Amino acid sequence: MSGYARLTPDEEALLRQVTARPVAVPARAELVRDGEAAPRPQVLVEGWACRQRLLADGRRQIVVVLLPGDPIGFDLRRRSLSFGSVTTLTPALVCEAGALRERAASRGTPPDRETGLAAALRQAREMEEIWLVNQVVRLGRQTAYERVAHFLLELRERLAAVDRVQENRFSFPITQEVLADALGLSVVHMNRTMQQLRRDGLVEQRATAITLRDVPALASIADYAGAHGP
Amino acid sequence: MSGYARLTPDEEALLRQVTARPVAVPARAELVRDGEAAPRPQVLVEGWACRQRLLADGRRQIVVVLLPGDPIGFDLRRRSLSFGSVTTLTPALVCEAGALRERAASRGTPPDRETGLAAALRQAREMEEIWLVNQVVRLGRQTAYERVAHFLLELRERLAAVDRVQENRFSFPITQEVLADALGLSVVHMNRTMQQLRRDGLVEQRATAITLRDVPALASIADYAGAHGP
DNA sequence: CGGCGCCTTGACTGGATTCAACCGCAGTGG
DNA sequence: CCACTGCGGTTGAATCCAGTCAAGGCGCCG
Repeated sequence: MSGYARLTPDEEALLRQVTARPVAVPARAELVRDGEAAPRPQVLVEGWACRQRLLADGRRQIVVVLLPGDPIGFDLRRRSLSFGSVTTLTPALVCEAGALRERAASRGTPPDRETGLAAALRQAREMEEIWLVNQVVRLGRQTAYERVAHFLLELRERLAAVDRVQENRFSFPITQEVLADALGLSVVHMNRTMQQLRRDGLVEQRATAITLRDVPALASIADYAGAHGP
Repeated sequence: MSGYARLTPDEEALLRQVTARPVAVPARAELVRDGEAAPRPQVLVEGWACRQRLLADGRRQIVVVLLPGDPIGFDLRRRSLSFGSVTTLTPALVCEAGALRERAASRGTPPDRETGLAAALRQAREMEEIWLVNQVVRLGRQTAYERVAHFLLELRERLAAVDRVQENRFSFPITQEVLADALGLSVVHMNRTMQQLRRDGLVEQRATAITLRDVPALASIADYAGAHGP
């Protein structure tokens, strides 16, 4: 799951053990309350979730989408700051993972040589920061069409990293309403934008799966430079 | 500067020593190149800077604004990911701060008891993440008017933390073009929105300083809940 | 004076939201 | 069995917030 760093055999064993007995959680379940100072560390094993924030009048903004393999709530927060609540978008499988954090923190002689788990968690944080930056650029400076293209490419790359993409086709279990809340659009405009992408032959959607039919074209539209630099 | 955690006397001495001889840097200077894996750790002592990303066609999005006291480039990145480049927005004073990072990393017995400096840097990262989340919500779900109000309140709070606000008045040395690139607006619309805020008696601008004349009203417009929770 | 950076203004355009309605489908219960 | 309901997707029309284009003003400085 957290394939971000080389783990020692016993770290891998611990990871396997921790994720062996996942708990089923329905859609729209809150995994971390907003502002919680000491959330329970968890790993999302199956299903999609998100970090989101609500405005007083009901508007919702999804800050990042969380996919299978992503760690949740590993950072202890000093004060109770509003990082947004973590909520499932689909039915999901989740694991309690306090043991991972403890193991990551122990073992270190001085921190100059950190454990594999600590490195993996650090890397996971880094990736989440990248997704946040991507999100800011999408929302701030891209059109609806570009935003969707960019977001789909990011999803493809992240899902490919956990081996859930086959020939640019992957499961896509969220409604257009959720997509709209992620990309800062209205549902209606989200719908029209998806239709445009389909009409242009760039994506194909069937049931709960999506296929990116022309990744280079999408990348050019979205000005997308994958995670591996320029 | 990094008043985020209690420092030991010698940590404070080191901090003072490191920030004693700042280097002057002109506006529009690049402090960290985009994608740089091992940036030089620095502290912004005076002036404003930002993390930004450019699109291929020249559009610019400012991801976060950096203010006096903020650390820059302290995180070692594994791969060369695009976090955006760090660039000064005004003439600035900057300090090389590698010594701080080394000191923060050493000294730890096991990491269960981290140094004051390490705690401060961790806290600084947390705050930056909050600002990112705020930015996403502003760009995704708020109108121009709300965005500006929200952003000004965030600036006030951050500047107050480093004692640069007097009676809701603080230095505001950036152009409307920069503001526009931060808030995802065009310069023209930025201008009109500022005018509206002035006409409504919410802010007052003279030269390079700004006064928030009605913080509660601004907070209500922007749905702003300061850093200290609800 | 002339040029430049920044702010300002007006007119026009357009991307996106809103409101409202309709459709197809799956689940559900009388 | 089938009306009823709810959800998600789809459409059209009207509206509006924000972008674009273009021009002018003002202060500063060489």
